[in-house]
Amino acid sequence: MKIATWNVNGIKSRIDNLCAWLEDRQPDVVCLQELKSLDDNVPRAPIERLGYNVATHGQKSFNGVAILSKRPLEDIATGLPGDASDEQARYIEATVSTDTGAVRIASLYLPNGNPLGTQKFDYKLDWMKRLIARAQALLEFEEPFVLAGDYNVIPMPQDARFPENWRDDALFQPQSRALFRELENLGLTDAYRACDADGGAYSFWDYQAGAWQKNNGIRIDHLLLSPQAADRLVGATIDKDVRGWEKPSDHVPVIIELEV
DNA sequence: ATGCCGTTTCGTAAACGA
Repeated sequence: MKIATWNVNGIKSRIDNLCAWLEDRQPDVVCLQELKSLDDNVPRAPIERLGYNVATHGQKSFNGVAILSKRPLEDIATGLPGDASDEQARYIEATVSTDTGAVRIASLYLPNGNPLGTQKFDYKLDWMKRLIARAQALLEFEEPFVLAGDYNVIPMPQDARFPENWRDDALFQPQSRALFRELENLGLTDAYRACDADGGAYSFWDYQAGAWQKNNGIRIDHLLLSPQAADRLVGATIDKDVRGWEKPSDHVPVIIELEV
C-alpha cells in the first residue's frame, strides 16, 4: 500500500496538479493539508473520477485537511482531541482495510508557531502535546497506524540546507524538536529517515528568494509509524520533481510503501 | 529586511504561511 502526504497549499489552486499527480503515481492513500477551503468548496468530482474516496475537514481560507483513498474510508473522525475550544481544522483520521488487515491513518497539519514569544508558539506546543496524547491512545490498540502530515518541525540540522537560518524560527526551536522526539520516543518511526538516514533530503522550498533553485529546503513533512506499521515498511521517497512543475505547491509529496 | 512569493477573502490591501 502506497501512502502519501502532501501539503497542497490550496486545493482549488492545486486541483489540476493534484489530479495529474494521482493519475501518474497511483497512490492508495493520500493525506492532504492546507486545503484552504470549506468542505463544500473542495473540488471532489475530479478526484472521485480517478477512483478515490474523499474525506475532508475543511475551513475557510486557512488550514483544512483531507484523506483520499482508493479503498473505503471507515470510522472517519475529525479534530484532534484534547481541546474542545480549538476550532482550527488540522486533523482527520480514518481506517483503511485491506485483505490482510487494517491501517488507521491520520492527516495532520501541525501549527507553524511563528513568531516566537506569541500565543501562536504556545498553540503549537500545546497542539504537539495533544498529538502525543492521541498517539499514546492509538498505541494501546497495538495495531498499524500512520500519522502523516505537515509537522512544521525540522527534526535535525541535516533536515535543513542552511540550519543556521532557522535558529530563531518556530520550526527549529529546541522545544519543537524535543516534542517531536518525545513522539518518536513513544515508539514511533520517522518512515523517511528510516529509509534514508543521510540527511539532505527536503520536502519544502519557500516560494521566495529562489529557494528551490538554490535547493534551500527543509524536511518538515513526515509519516510517523506505529511499531506494527514500521514492521511493514518497505520504502520511502520524496517526490521532489513535483516542486519543479508549473504552479507548484511549496511542499512536495512524501510517499511510503507498506506491505499491507 | 516591514523585503522577496503565493493563496485566500463579503477583496482590490491584508492576513497568513515557513
